[in-house]
Parts: sequence; C-alpha cells; structure tokens
Amino acid sequence: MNSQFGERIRALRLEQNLYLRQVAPLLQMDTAQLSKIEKGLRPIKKGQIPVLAEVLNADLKDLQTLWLADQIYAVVKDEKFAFEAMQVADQKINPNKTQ
Amino acid sequence: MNSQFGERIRALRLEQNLYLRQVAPLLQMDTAQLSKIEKGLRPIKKGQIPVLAEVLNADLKDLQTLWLADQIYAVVKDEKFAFEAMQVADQKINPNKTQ
DNA sequence: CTATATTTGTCAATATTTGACAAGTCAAAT
DNA sequence: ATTTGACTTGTCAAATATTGACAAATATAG
Repeated sequence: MNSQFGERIRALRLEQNLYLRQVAPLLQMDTAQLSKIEKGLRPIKKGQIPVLAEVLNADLKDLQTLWLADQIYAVVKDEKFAFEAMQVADQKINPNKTQ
Repeated sequence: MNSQFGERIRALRLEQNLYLRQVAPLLQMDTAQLSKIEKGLRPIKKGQIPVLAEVLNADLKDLQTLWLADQIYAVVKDEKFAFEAMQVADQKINPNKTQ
C-alpha cells in the first residue's frame, strides 16, 4: 500500500525522536496497529488525528488534508476518468468557481 | 441522499420511456433496487454501468465519470479541507502537471 | 376502485473491518 | 552468538456493514 498520511506521521515521529511504543498508547492502540497505519496498511480513525497532531507537534490542517487526500486517492486510483470526475466533484463542492 | 449518477440514469431512462420493471432485469436486480440506485440510496456495481449505458443508449464515459464523482463527493463532503485534499490527490494522479 | 409503477421497510445471509495478540524480523549492544 | 529493543507481520474471532430478496406501502392514471 501507500499512504502520504502514513509517511508523514512516520517522518514526524522520527523527527520528534519518539518510538511507536511511546505514541501508540496515546492513541489507545498497540504498536502493531500504529506501525500498520504508518505503512498505510490500516486506516486511522479521523478522530485520532488531532491527538496525533498534538503529540507530534504537527500542523493539524496539514495532517487532515493528507488523510483526506489518501481517501480520495484510494477512490480514484486506477480510474480512467479520475481527472474528469475530480472536476465534477469539485464543481459540486464549490459551485461558484469560474473555469 | 443525493447522487448525480442516479439523477442522470433516471433522466435517461425516462427519456427512453422505459420503466424500472423493464430495465432492472437487464441488470439482474429487482425494481426496488434500481429505484434505490436512482435515488442514490444504494450503490450500483461498477460492472453494471456498461450494461446500463447500452440499455439507456448513453455515453459510457459520462456515466462512469458521474459515478466516480459521486464516490469522491461522498468522501469529501462536509470536509473542511476538501479543496486542498483534492489538489493533493490530483498531484498524485498527475505528477507532471504544472501549477 | 383497479391496475401499474415506484418506493420503502425489513431481515437473514454474506462480506468486511476491527482490535487484540502472538510470533516474526532486524540491527545494535553486550 | 545471545540478548535486547524496535518494529513488522500474520492470524482470528468479534463487531459492523453491505447485499439481495421479498413484502408491503404509496403514488398515479384510467
């Protein structure tokens, strides 16, 4: 698998010189789970992101955005019309935008 | 709920003067299911879209794109950073694009 | 009222996800 | 060459979610 969110939080954790063992309990999970999350093998709960941001001293918006980007990517990867569909979805989110 | 794909296929079906009863069996489902799909209450299987396009005499790419747009929208609706995340995801799909 | 089209509700069967733990690898230290 | 500590991988039952099928309700037109 492959997850920008996972890569980011691993990098941040290492920057802070923290071990899985230290971070995992703060998210109420074991190290195995957090390891998988960092490797993109398991999803993290949205609600756990703010805790992570705090622990890792990271920008919450940045983490939330990466997490969401991963969700979107999971939906569109391997899709022929990913780009077109993103445009359609974008229009629906933000109907006032001009081309 | 709310589904651009559903709205489109309903419009197309009515244009063709077809009843649910006529279309549903071609997709190997009952009218109740197809009704829900048109109303966005149930997902359609991706593999059924080509059949639908044929039956409704519709553009396959168009239907596939709308279907995918619905998937994306389901992920990003109500998300604060939907727009930013779409940009990040877009970059990943199409890494060569210039800003 | 009757007939036909569509919608809604329910529910068991099936599939997927989750949480927890055990066992594994790997690298560094002793 | 063993031990230790960090991380990874595999497994599996329990919890959750999804699906398919059908019955019943509603709507619409004659």
